[in-house]
Amino acid sequence: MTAEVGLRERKKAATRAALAAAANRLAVEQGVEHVTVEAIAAAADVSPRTFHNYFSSREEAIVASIIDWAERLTDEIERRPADEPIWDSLLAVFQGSLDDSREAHARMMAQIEMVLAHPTVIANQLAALDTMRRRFAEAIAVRTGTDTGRDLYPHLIAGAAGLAFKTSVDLWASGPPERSLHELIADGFAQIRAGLPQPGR
Amino acid sequence: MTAEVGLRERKKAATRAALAAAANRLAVEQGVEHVTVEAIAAAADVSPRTFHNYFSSREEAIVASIIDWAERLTDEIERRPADEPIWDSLLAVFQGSLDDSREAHARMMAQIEMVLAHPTVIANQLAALDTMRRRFAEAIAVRTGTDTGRDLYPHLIAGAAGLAFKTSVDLWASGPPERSLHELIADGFAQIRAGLPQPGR
DNA sequence: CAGCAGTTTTGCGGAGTCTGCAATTTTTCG
DNA sequence: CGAAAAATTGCAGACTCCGCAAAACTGCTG
Repeated sequence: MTAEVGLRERKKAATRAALAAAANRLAVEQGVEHVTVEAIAAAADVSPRTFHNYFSSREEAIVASIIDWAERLTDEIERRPADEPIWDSLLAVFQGSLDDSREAHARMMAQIEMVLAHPTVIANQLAALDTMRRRFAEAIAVRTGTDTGRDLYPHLIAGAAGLAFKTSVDLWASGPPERSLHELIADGFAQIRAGLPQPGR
Repeated sequence: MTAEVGLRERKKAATRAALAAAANRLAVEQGVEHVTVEAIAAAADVSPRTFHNYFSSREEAIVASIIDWAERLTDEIERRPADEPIWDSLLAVFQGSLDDSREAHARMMAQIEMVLAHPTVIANQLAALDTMRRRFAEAIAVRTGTDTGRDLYPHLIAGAAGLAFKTSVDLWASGPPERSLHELIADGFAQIRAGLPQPGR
């Protein structure tokens, strides 16, 4: 699959990646309001007009890397042993996507702050996460023999996993982290698997 | 609570509501691309500049009614008996918000089609649903004695309920409805309460 | 390797969004 | 009423986004 990537395709992908990377980097480093299409295009060495051939808005470019991330994670889900419970696969893949190094954390925090400070970016991030969720649902449907056009199940699983992940990240980033992100995610997954019982005590 | 609504406040609210209603109506009736700020402002009898005192984008106005809906549902949750299990409260409130009449269904479908056809509107709808989720989490935290700044629980409950709801609506709207929306939502809630077990078909 | 067909890049023009600012009008309240 | 506070409006300006058509580039074929 994804065979036959000619030079042409590769160049297009490279241009797109360069634009996305430039947009994201500029947004984090200089603040979203200072990121004009002109600046992004200049950083990626193309004309402003070309930018709009790849992305339909500044915000879309800023959050585009989320889609790549979704792609990678979906691939990983598909590569998990077929007899592994889907829930275990998801937890493993999500946790595996986290980098515990200090710099990774710093980068993550900067990223989150940048997004949270700008409603238009939040909206686009949610949209990107939503297409990610849809891909997940497809992969899960294949794995569990369900049908995304008929069953709630694959959508609920994908959504619940995404919910546990996003909720954990948000809580983790919102204050002095009392617990590690790994712990929070495991906890979130556990609560959902238990049917979200009324909290003891 | 929400006491002391002077004339001023009421007029502001009315203007906002008029703008939101006009934006949404025009979007559904004439297609999003034909809805200019000028047209919305004209329909609400204010100047285009005033529109931007209330909403920071066209899309925000189009989906603004979701926020009102969130407000109403949150109030209803708070009014449920304090000893009712939170999950029962949520199911009751969500199902109670549905209108089963034929016209309501038609309106809902038109609305959904309008949104799905326009990525920028999708993004803003998701953002609106996200602020709705946050309000829910607050109300749930109060009801269950948890802390939104410390516990995953209220966020997970609010998110899971929203997920069951949105997933049901999306599935219901995506094809010939084999099951009623009420049924789908009840099913979604039940699956989540059961911890989303692998489907034994 | 010349040439061609398909694709991508680019510039330009134009409609529209969105914001800051300052003037004007409206509302509230003593 | 008369001042203070708040909301509306017009205007100017920067920027976004898209359609269109010309120019540049790529991969292939004879």
